[in-house]
Amino acid sequence: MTDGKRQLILVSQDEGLLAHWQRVFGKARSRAASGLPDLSKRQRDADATIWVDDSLSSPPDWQSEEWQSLLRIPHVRVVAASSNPTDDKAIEALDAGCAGYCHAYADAATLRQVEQVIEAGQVWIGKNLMGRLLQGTSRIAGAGRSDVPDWGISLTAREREVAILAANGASNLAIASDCDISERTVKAHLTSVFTKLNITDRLQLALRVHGIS
Amino acid sequence: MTDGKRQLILVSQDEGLLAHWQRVFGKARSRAASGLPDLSKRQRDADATIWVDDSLSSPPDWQSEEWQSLLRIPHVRVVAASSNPTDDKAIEALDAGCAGYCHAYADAATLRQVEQVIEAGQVWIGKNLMGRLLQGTSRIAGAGRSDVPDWGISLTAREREVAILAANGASNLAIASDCDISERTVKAHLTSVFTKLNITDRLQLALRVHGIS
DNA sequence: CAAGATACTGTACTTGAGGACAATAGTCGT
DNA sequence: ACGACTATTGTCCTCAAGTACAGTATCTTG
Repeated sequence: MTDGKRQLILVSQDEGLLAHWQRVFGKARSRAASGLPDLSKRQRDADATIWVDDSLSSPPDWQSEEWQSLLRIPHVRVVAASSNPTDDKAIEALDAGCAGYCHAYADAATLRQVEQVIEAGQVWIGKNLMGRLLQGTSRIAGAGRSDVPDWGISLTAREREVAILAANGASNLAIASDCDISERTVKAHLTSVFTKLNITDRLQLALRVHGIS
Repeated sequence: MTDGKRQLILVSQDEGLLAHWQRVFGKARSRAASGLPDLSKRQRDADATIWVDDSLSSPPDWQSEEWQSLLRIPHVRVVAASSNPTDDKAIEALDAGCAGYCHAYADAATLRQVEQVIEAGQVWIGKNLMGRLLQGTSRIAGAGRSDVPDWGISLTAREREVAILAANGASNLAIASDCDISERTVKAHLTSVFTKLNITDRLQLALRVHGIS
């Protein structure tokens, strides 16, 4: 994760910004482009992180098929950056599938850190935005404050643990390695969970755990 | 931002976890503690990043005055980490003021990256959680939308129909009788759905359809 | 009309999931 | 010390799910 094998593509019409970014990332790794069409053909195959200027003049339409088709490619990651960032623009960009949103003219250290985080397959989010996002969900998620969710009152701690993993799509084997127990034990716990919750399979469990129907 | 001047304090009762963390961060910079009280007096003055085990057994009550008073100190940053992280716990922790939330047993590279991001005064957020958070706000911000949900844009009407039934726990046979087609056809539709959505089974489908992770 | 997308169905194969049956070991309260 | 509960693991078995490989029929569109 330390130093990037990923190709960096810098998309902006602002010469100054391109220069800034190239100073930060080095000319060797990065490649400037003035627009999306320039790169869509050539670059789709390689691992690439695309830095996009999301400033006022030419705001990219993230929902357009043009961008969406790019954002869907697993090994291509898009970072939106604006010289005057707002929470709303950030949410739009992240919601569309961008891996990060930051100030376009952030200092070199920060930009490099953003790059590293993105490269590691994570998401970059600024401090301010976090507060905004939490407001949205705390009402939804943090509503039920209890220590143990209602669906899990009859379960043991271990059963609950396994149940949560299963409900999130983990296979028995994955759960086993995650909990450092044998697959057989995972099955035992799940069987117990199913019996207690009076359900038959992990899909039902997922629906229950996530509070659906 | 490169290498930490900040003191690291590792709080857990899990010996294995403490060992893991100390391997990652080095014994020199870090200091293990089994609980909050141990450190609250001595450590309040220095710049410190406190890593807290947020696993099932002993979940810290972030809202307690004990933690809140710590979280309010500007130069003290708290990272919550769990060996079985959930979005809900993450939201609670971040909402309370933690600077990050991650998997306790994440690999060394990731943990170090988290540390760096936190040290730079930013917030660490996992990939999964991002989706969850965005859901919360997009409902508030971009409420008005089309009749076809985002997960189903690439699907045909029939595929969407079958997908919804499957995502709600119906078996292939049940779907077949419900749609008055053969079980084989249901399988065909689902295979197509899985391919288009780039997933492998109906549990993943359920998570997608119901907007989870 | 030819091409392409959609809907539908069949046989055959592989595999993860879950149940049946059974056993060992640690903890906890009476 | 003795049940009750929990955690753990094993083998054997069955079956729904999902994939691979085909094939037919309808409808739309250039």
